[in-house]
Amino acid sequence: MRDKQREETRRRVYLAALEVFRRDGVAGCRIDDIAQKAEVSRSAFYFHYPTKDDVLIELLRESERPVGKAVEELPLDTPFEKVLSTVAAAMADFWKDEPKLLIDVATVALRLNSVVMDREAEPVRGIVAERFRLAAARNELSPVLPAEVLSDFFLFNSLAAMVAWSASPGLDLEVALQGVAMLFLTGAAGPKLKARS
Amino acid sequence: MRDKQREETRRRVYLAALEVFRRDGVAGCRIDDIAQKAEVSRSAFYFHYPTKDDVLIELLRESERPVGKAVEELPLDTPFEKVLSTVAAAMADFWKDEPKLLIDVATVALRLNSVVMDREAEPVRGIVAERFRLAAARNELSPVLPAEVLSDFFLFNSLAAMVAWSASPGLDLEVALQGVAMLFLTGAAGPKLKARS
DNA sequence: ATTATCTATAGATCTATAGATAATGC
DNA sequence: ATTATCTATAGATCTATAGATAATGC
Repeated sequence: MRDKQREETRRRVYLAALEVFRRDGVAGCRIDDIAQKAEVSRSAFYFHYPTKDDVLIELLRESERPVGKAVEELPLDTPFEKVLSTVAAAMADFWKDEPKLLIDVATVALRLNSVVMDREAEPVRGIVAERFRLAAARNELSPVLPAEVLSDFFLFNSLAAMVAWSASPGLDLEVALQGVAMLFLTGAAGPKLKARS
Repeated sequence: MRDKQREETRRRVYLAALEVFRRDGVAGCRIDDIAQKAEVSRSAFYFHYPTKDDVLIELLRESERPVGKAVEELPLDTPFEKVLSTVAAAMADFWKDEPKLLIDVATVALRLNSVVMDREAEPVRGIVAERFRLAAARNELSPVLPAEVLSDFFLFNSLAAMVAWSASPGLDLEVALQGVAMLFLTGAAGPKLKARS
C-alpha cells in the first residue's frame, strides 16, 4: 500500500518533470513548477530525485529498455550487421519524437560513463557488448581493439549522431543511425586508401 | 588603458575559475569562491561571464587554437592519414594534463554544436572540414556522406574518446586518439566482413 | 557628458534539515 | 513504537538590476 502510493507519486513527479523540461529546458526550468504540476511540495521532488539529472538518468534507463529487448530477441548467431541495424532501429524508434531532451540525456550519459564504470547498472551496454564479443569470435570484428571498447564506441557514435540530428530533425533519424552503423563498420576511407590496405 | 585593465581582470577571473573548477568541479563550485580568488566582486564575474559555461566555452576555444594551427601548417596536399594523426597529436598534447575539465568542456561542446550552427565561430571545425573536402576530391574519403559531415563526425569521435580516456587516464592519450583516427578510417569490420565487401 | 567597468543589494530559487502524518511491524 | 513518505522552513547561493567610479570622447 505504502509502496504503491510511493511509486504513484514518483511517477507523477517524473512525468511532470519531463513535461516542464520539454517546455522550459532542463537548465532553465524551476523545480517549483514541476512540483506544482505534480501536485506535491517541492521537497517531495527532492525526496524522489536528488537533482534534475536523476530524472534524466531515469529517462536514459527507460530508453535503453526497448533497445536491450530488441537485441536479446535476436538469435545468438545473428550476423553482426543485423545486430547493429537492430540497435539503430530501436534507438531511432524511441527518440524520433523526443528531440528536445536528447542533448541533456546525452550529457548525463557522458557524465555517468565516466563516473560509474559498472557495466551491470547499464543493461544495454552489457547486452550489446556480448554481441560484439560473439562477433569478434566469428572474425566479423577487427581484432585491434577489445570487443567491449568497440561496443562502447559504437554506442557513443550513435548518441553523437542523435545529438547532431536533434539540431535539425528534418531528416529521418533511423536513416541517419543506419548510416552511422555502416560507417562504423566499413570506415570513412575512400577507394584510393582502401585499395592500398 | 581601459581595454587593458578589462582584459587583465577578465583573464584573472578566467584563471581563478579554472582553478576552482578543477578543485570543486564545475557543478559543485561556488561563484563566490571564484570571485574571491580573482579578487573581484561576484558581480564582476557575471559581468565577464554570464554563466560558468561561458568560461568553459573559452577554454574550448583556447584548446582549438593549437589544433587549428597545427593543421594549417600542413601543406594542402598532405596525405589524409597525416592530417588525422596531426589533429590527434595536437588534441592529445593540449588535454593530456587536464583530464578533470574534459567532460564539462565536452558537454558544452555538445550543447554548442546543437545551438550555433555557425561554422565560422569555431575555427577548427572549418579548418578540418577544408582538409576533408580536399581528401574527398582526391578519392581518399568515402563519397557516401558529405565531407563536412564526416569531418564533424571525426571530431565528435575524438571528443568521445577523450572523455572515455578521462575516466581512467592511465594509458597514453595520444595512443588512444591515434587509434580512434585509424578506426575512423578503416572501420571496425574484421577480416570476414572485409573480404566480402 | 557619456560610456564601460565594476560593486552593492533585493528578490528569486535552491539545498539541507527539522518536523508532521500515516502506514507497518511487533 | 518505529519507519517511510512527504511538508515547512531557514539559510545558502544565484540572478537581475540600480548605482558608483573612473576612463573616454567631444
